[in-house]
This record gives sequence, structure tokens and C-alpha cells, in this order.
Amino acid sequence: MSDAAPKPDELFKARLDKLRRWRNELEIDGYGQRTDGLIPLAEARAMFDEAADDAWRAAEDAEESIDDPRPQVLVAGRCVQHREMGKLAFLVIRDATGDLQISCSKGDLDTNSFRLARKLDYGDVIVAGGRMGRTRKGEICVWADRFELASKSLQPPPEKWHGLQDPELRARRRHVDLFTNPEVLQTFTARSQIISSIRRRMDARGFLEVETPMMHPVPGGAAARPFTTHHNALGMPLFLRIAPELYLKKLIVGGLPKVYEINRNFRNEGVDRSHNPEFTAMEVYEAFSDHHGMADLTESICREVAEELSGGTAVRPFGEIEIDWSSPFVRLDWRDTFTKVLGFDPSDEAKVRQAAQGLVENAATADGWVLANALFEERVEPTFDPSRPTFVFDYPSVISPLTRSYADRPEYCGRWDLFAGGMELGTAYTELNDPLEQRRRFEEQLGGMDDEMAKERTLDESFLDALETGMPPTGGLGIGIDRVVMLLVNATSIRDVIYFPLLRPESASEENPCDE
RNA sequence: GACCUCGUAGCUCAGUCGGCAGAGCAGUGGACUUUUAAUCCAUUUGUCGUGGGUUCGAGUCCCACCGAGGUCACCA
Repeated sequence: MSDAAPKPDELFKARLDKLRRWRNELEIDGYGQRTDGLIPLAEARAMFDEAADDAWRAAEDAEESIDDPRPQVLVAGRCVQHREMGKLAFLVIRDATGDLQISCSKGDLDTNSFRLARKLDYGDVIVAGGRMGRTRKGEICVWADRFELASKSLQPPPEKWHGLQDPELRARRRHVDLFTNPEVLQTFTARSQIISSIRRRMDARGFLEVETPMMHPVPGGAAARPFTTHHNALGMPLFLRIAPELYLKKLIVGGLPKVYEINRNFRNEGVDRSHNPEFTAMEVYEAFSDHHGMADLTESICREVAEELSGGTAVRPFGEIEIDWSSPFVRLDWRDTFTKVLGFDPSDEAKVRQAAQGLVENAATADGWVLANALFEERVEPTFDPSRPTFVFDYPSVISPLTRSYADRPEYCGRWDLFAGGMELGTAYTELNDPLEQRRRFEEQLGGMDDEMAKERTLDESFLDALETGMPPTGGLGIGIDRVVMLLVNATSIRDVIYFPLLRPESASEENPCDE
């Protein structure tokens, strides 16, 4: 890595030459040292003292000599603006808390430090010490009496006013995006706070956070296609997990009453504004609960997190709409809503077949309930109010192989899907805990697969062994954290809430990575 | 996987009807002790995504490929 050839780019070379010159002439190495006593820029700005500044200014005008009453600060940041004016240099540095101007007067700095300040580049990281004051134009700033280079930036920066605009470049060079577009840092900070808040609330409710395998010998718990990999020493194929569901249920069998996991899932599918191949999900399992218990849990967690972020009642903008997190979530019944929108009962197979013509690929041979589900997605989901989080309860059993059906109406099962902002956020089940029924459903599922999919799917005997050991009635929940974050921070693309979304390799060298 | 749109300097973008490759920022040299996207003077920067084709002549038109953005499909 260290011996990577410098880019023969002229801007890069200009900066490298400057660094070499400074090393020779200013006796610095350009990469700084540990520095104690630094304070964030926002804190330094808050220390500005109007009275002290006035007193100092008055004394200066009167040419009196007094003890400088202005607060002394030591700060660090990346240079985002630089103006030199003869014997003065003004620069603006940025850290995670904001921007602050550093004013450098030739009279206040030693010769080398002033030369450094005068020729500093956009992107360089510096340490500056001095008094908090104002300029004649009223800008609050540090009047530097100490000025050091903490890290030379060799990469040419983006345009200082527009920053990086190209969505691809922003994702590829997120480290640049983060400092040139401050709202990006806000978004990702909010993401971290949201996840932390969810964890605190789950912990407070007595759930235990656990970690289960990311590499699965048998992929399961969802219908998505997995990524495949291989373990050399054991000579076995492995799959990156598509869901942690089956492992978490084993923990319920083992006697852990309330567990959750927040971690990555991997699905080998298309990429769009709401899908990244790896995404963060929370799954929750609670013994002796059911899908209604999971609905109440989900609603209260979402509301509390949104209200914490809003500092009160939460009606948060999302694209063209505002999403109301504080009002009770809308709760619909799958069958009722279907009937209301389409005008016939989903069990009326003839009508379903007629209405679903051309909607799915194998419409002629597909199961009536599968077609009804397609109709629901196509015709009913768009009728939901995107500004109100909406639960849809009790889906058809046929499309829910891990869910327990109702004894008195076995074609439906205890499940909901949650929608908001036009996206599906999550799903919850009253988990199927009858091992014989589960085996039957799995076999049915495998029978309906084409050869390609069947290669990636086998019956998970170890999961069935767990169910056969006896799993208490259980409520289970899965919720897409990236999508929740999108809604809460008003990001309309999942790429805006994932630091490093998957991109195609930029160059040949990335396709064949060397041993770095 | 299909379709639509886009790809011009390090960045942000113009480029008309097919006729010399452009601007701002950034860079370099200079002036300036109160700037605010500082200003002023001087100045450097191109595989017009790649390859082919049409044409006297292609950034511009056509084809293929690569990449991106979007729409759809896939994702119980």
C-alpha cells in the first residue's frame, strides 16, 4: 500500500512538491503528532467572549498594554477555505461539529508557521492555537499564535462551492463526500444514533442482543438467493446468510426468552433505491408472544426513536410527503383490504385468476393465493397512505412458510407486513412451531423450485431438529434498519444511508486486488 | 435481465446546424494586514468513457462495449 506509485496527476504533483519544499525549508514532516488539549470547533466558537473581545480591542485602539482577556483555544480541522491577503491569511477549518475561521497575522506567528498558513491547501489538516476573537468584519475566529500541519492532503479536492455531486463519486470517495458535504455527516450520525436508540430500547425491554452466524451451510429464513463462498480447510461450500431467523429460533428453543440481533443480511439480487446487496436488519424473537405482540413492540420502538430524533412529536419529512410517527399506526386486515379494493374475495380463485392475468410470469400454473398476493402488491399496496405507517395483518398461509396458520381458517396465518413511505419496512410472524407442519411446508417449497434455485436450497434438518425438540409459541419480527433510517433522515436512496454501498469496481486493479 | 437518459479539464458545468476544445473553481507565479465562494494581474491543464463506422471533416450522426443515473423485472 505504502509503495503505491503517486498519481502522475499535476495537481497531485503540485501538492507533493509543496510538501517536499516544506520538509526542506520549514523543517516539518507534514504528518503531525499526537496533540492533547484539542477542543471541538463548536466548543471553541461557544467560548468566544464578547466583553473580552471589546476590552482587548479598546486597549489596542488606545495602544494600551493589558493582559489578553480573550479565551485561549487549541483546535484542529481540515481546511475548507483559504484566502491569503499579503500579511494576513484567513482560512476556514472544519471538524465534525462545524466550521471555524482561523485568522493568521504575520505579526502573531513565527516565520515558518506563517509561510505554512499562507500556502496551505484546501484539504490539509491543521492544528491551530490562539485567542478567540473577531475580525473587523465581525467573523468569530481564532487569531492564531500557533499553526501546525497535522496532515498534508495530496489528493486534489473537489470544487469548493459545489463539492462532490456525482452520486457514484460521492459513494466511491465517501471520505471526501463526508467533509465536503456536511449534511452527509449529519445523516450518518443520525443513522448511528437511531441504531443506538433502538438497541437501548430493546435492552430496556429485557431483550438480549445476540450474534448468530453470517456464514451458513444451509441458507434459510427467507426466499432470497444467497451469495456462495467456500471454506478451504473444511472443503465445504458456505452461503452468506440471507436471514438469521432459523438460528435465532434455535436460541428460543434453547431457553433464551427474548433475543434480538442487529446485523447484516446478504441477498444476491438487484440493486435499486431501496435495495443494497448487504443490508442491516433487526430480527427479534420473544417466547410466548405472537405477531400482535411484535406489532406493539415495533410501533412503540419506531415512535420512540422518531420522537427522540425530533425532540417531541414526530412528523418527519420524507421526499414529497411527511410521515406521522406519533399517531397510532394504521392497522389493516389483508383480506378485508383486498376485498375492499378489488371488489371480490381473495379466495374466489376464478376472479383472482382473471384479474391477475399478465401480472406474473407463470400465471396459468401459479397457485391462486400466489396470484392473489401479486394482486395485493400491485393493486392494494399503492392505496396505502404513505404518510402513515401501516400494518397489514394476516397474510395467506401459502406465501408464509414459516408462519403459523389460524386453526379456524387455515388459509390465513398470523403475520403482518409494515409499510411506510411506499416501502416495506418489515414483517412479523406468529412463528410456526409445529415441526411436522414445518417439514411439510419446507418440502412443498422445495418442490416448487427450479433447478437453479434448488442448488442453493436444501432442507435445514438442524432447524427441524430444534423444532422437534420443542419451541414455545413465539412471536418473531424482522425489520429493515436501512429503510427505517431512510424514512427518519429523509433519504430517498438507500445509498445515502450506507457509508459504502456496493459499486462495480472502478478499475482493472480493483478487480484483481494485490496483496495489500 | 429489459428499456430510457447520461459520460467533455482534478471538481462543477457550457459546447448551437457536423467546421480551431470552452468557462468558473482548483493549480502555478505575482500584489494586498481584516477576507467571507475575497479581489486584481499573469499563466498551466484534455485518450471529449472505450472501440469501430459514416463523412473532406465527428465532442456532435450510427453501431458495439464499459460505467453511471432512472424506470421496470427479480426479491414469499
